[in-house]
Amino acid sequence: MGIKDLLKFMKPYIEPIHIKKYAGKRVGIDAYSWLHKGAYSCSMEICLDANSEKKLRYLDYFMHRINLLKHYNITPVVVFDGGSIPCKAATQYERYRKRQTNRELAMEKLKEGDVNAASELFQRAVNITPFMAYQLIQILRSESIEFVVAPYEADAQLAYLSGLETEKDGIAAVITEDSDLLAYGCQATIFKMDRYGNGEEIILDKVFDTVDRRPSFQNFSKELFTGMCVLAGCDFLPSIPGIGIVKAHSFVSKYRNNERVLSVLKLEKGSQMPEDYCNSFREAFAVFQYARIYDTNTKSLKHMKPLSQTLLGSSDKDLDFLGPEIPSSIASAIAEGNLNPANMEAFDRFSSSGLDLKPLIKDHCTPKKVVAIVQAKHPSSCFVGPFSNETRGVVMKQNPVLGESKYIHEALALQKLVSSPEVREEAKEAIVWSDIPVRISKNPFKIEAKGMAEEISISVEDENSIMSLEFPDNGISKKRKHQEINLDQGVTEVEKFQESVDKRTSSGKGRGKLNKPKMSNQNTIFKFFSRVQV
DNA sequence: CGGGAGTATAAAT
DNA sequence: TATACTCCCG
Repeated sequence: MGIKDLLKFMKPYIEPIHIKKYAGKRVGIDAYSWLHKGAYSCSMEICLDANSEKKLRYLDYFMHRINLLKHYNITPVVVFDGGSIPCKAATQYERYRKRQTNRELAMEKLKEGDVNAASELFQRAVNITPFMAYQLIQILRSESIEFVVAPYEADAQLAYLSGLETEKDGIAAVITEDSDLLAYGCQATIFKMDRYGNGEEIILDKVFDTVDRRPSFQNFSKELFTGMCVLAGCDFLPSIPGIGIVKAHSFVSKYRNNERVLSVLKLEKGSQMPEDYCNSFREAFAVFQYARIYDTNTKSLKHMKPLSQTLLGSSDKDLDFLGPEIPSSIASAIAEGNLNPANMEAFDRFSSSGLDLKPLIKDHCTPKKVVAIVQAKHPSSCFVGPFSNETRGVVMKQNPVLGESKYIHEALALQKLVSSPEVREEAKEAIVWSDIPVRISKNPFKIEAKGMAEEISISVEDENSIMSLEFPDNGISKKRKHQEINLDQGVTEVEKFQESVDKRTSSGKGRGKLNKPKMSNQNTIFKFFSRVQV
């Protein structure tokens, strides 16, 4: 993930820090890295889509860390990934494939009865779905934690925020596991933060200013550093065979200009160098500098930094590799967590949520859950329409089940946890909540228009149709989209945009039945990947 | 010999 | 998933 071997290479510049260093500051969080770590503890439940509540433990994990930051008077700003950009498709497909094979292996072990081996494999098969992110978003809203869904890469959004003044929505540091942030030029990045707040930090300016240290980055600019990262191999472009981080660094140090490095490389590696490497390099390099991000102030998309003169001359279409332009109303619906960036559907409509909750409710009906169900059946009290700012954040508070935030209790327990080592063991116990409230995401029943339920169950029963489950295609989703979305005004733009998305992605194919994605068609398959990572 | 690429194994939860 | 170890190439 990220830049190959970069963290290892940067070891001499890594400083152990404690998060309290950022007391009183705003700190950005790459939501994906915590979601993924949190999913570790319940990967089997997630993969099997079990009805157990253990499945939701990743949310506890996440909020535990949020509370850790709050405990140290840090303002967390959670950033989610949005859609994927074209040049990452190869990497994403690779990861998707690995997950699938691991999942298959896991199922085998499970049949053999080897649960341990199975769960180990399931850990490598977990995928963080937009719906899982959405569940977290609902909690963040109810806890008034700031968050934003990036239009494309969260890393780009985070790096952008780290470049803003602190008073102007900026963040002082970023917590992540992804070395890409360095390539994006993020000033302060914290890796490997543990549950006590200890982590490893890299300050980019220090890297450039330090003398007498190997590897040396003296007089490196951000651009040279990014160039080195791309050469070493990143998610957007694999490296030339025989080139790794060490050689990338030595080339960039020697020639001090990315274009010059490219020419030298062409001479030296001529045969092994892919035909289009230079152009691919320039694209990847440009993404790290000019990627499209969401600007909270103008509530629209913009580039990380103003386009260079050469790029300004390009047509809109030619700039699509930075992440295609999105109309502002859509961009803000995505950013605010109301629209699933993977399929452009309203989050609280279909998604897999209905599928998750229905069996859960049927199978275990505790009194508290019944209350939740009743709530769910009365949309007026827990309904969040797409694009409706007024109702945002109110949902959970109105819900008697969710009303008293368990995360407040958690915060108290945490206070104990971090205060003195002696009470840690004791506090750890307190932190395991005995009663996990049901998290109802709006009304799972509401969407059950006639005919849909059976179509849905078809996709559930088919073991191999994971993709159609997570990324419902055409037919059903569109039907609903029209029926629901018309309730709202400002919808025309949504529909228009959706239509253009449809055209682009499904090449205007029929919209009648639930189509199975075709593995042979690359364009078709890639659009099914929402956000992927191993 | 250095570095890259591939493989093993442990860690985290 | 990340780090360590090993092999092979220039």
